[in-house]
Amino acid sequence: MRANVSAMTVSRVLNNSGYVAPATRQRVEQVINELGYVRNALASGLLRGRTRTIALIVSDITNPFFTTVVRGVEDLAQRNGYTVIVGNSDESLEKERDYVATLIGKQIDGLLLSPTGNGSRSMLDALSRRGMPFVLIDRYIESLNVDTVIGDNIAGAQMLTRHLILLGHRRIALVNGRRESSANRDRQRGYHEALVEHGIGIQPDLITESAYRRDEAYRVVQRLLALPPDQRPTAIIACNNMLVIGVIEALRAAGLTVPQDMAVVCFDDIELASAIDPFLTVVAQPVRSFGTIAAQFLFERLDGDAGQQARKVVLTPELIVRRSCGAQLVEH
Amino acid sequence: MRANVSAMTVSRVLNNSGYVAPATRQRVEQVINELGYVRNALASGLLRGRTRTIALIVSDITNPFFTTVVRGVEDLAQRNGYTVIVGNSDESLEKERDYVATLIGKQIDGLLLSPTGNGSRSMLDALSRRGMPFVLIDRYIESLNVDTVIGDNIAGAQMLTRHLILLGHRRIALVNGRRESSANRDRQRGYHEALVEHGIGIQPDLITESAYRRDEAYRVVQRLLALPPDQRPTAIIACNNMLVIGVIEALRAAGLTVPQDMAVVCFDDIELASAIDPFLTVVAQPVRSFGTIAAQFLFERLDGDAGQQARKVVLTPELIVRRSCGAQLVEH
DNA sequence: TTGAAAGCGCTAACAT
DNA sequence: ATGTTAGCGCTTTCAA
Repeated sequence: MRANVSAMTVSRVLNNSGYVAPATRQRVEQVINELGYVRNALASGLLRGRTRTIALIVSDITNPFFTTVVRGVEDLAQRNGYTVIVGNSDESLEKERDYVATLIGKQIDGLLLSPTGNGSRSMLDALSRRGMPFVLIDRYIESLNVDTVIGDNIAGAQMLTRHLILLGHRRIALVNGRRESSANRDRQRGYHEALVEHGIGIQPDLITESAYRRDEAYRVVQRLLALPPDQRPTAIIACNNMLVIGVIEALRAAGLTVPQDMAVVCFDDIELASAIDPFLTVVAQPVRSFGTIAAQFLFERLDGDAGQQARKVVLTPELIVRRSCGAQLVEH
Repeated sequence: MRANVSAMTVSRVLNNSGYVAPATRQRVEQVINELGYVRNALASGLLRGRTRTIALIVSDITNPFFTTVVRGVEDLAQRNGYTVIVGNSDESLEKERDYVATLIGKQIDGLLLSPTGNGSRSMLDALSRRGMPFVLIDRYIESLNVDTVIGDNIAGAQMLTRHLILLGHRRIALVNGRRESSANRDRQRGYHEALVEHGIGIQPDLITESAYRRDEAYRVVQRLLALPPDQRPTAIIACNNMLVIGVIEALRAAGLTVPQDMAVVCFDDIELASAIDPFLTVVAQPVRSFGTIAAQFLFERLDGDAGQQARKVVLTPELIVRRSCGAQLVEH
């Protein structure tokens, strides 16, 4: 059955805009159903300059931290009628740049980004100049005044370090991630501050940088274990939930038991692992909120009710004490 | 600086098509760089009918299984110059439908989908009629002859069940997921077959269905534990890596130890948890390949070199024996 | 209450 | 080697 109406009328029906006679509307709707017609969003987007699509770039979609962020973003997007394009940067500035260029071409309405580091700055400046709204997640860029949602990494690192100090540890190693990430820099700073406040000198040998990868943390621990016994750490702080895996694997390979032979604590809970076996002492962050708050900020900007002021949210982490730190615990 | 060339010339430069004088090309490229010009992919896509965008719909982006699939897909997509839109269906047919409609509107070139169940059939038929290529991941649809990448769930369930039987277990409970998923139906079937082949009767009390959620598995286990002692299971097979969490939590809450008081095995390894503590006996699947093979199939179709024939891949799982099944193990 | 015209930015096809 | 024309499918604006 034909409907004999102009494209305009169909458009009005689809958008519930303007006047359409009830009878006409019904006829049009019927034909739409029969044909399974779906409006071409490219044409519509081309004309209106909005695509109802946002993008989220993280370093590794496999990391439970970012997975949770993605989930939060996707939920909120779905509820707001937006679609999410997800990308991995693998901590590579080049990949990040390429991605953003592609996304600009696709005319996304906004971007959520966990930037690879301060190198992302110029690209973000260019984004601003284009008027593309974006929100940074988990990492800030030095002196870049934009919407940002991060955790309090200094406080978090202090919590972990102090906790170990109070348990009697004095030689505490820090297995850090890439220094390009503000999160890691802040964690190292918190670690420093806690040591200093307890009058413990900083031992450069005990501060090691690896990448965001398990195998690098593994090798770093091997080096720590090769230190003379009196300089060897008695506790290790891993700067994220991927590094801690490498740390524990290396200790196991060396025949060491946690926490008897070495205390191990880290940033970011591994939710599933902890549910199976509540073992690791961690500083946990309200990760889902990273995603939902960031997305909320972005949608507010897209809807125009955000104001010019950049918003910075610093979420407070929580120390979860479990067996791996050697503390006496009441099993629950 | 202006360039004074027609849009056509710019287009030719961008697409490396047709003749452009080297000098002109250079001038154009320079202006492109100066302006940070990026081609509008909406306009281009509208005209050409291709967007170089695909979508991937899974039930929960938070599940490590799907996370790994996403990662595989994203990697391959990036390498092929495609962008990936990721969606959660939450096992809801309605959400799945809505998503697919949106994606059709956005003119995606193809779809990767872990369908909620046989209810997805009509929607997929409609997709075929539109000529939109798609590949099913992890679950097939009864008598729907399309590209599909799944694991051998019957064999996998047999492995787990036989293993427990050989360890002496006779009352083996199955905590199953939604029956809408072919994966779960096949797992139950493999479990049945293994029991029958060892002359063990099927006890309906020991076969329970929960959803894909931890808390439901938790309650299901509570019910199992409430059975009279002589009917209570001595081992539990959880049908996926989320359910097993609920199972273990319920056992711990009841003061039971794994595997002394109850053996526990499941489908799908939880990679990070297993790295920290190699505890769970599982049937592991080559998950990354689910994503990369499916994406490969899709890209072949998009490039036109696939042929009409639907391809079905059944990947072989692997039994990984660890402590939770009560078997004697050499610690490595 | 409905329709006609114009144009979003791009590129296939056809000049020149 | 470069430019002109037309149109992808939609919606804004103006007219009827």
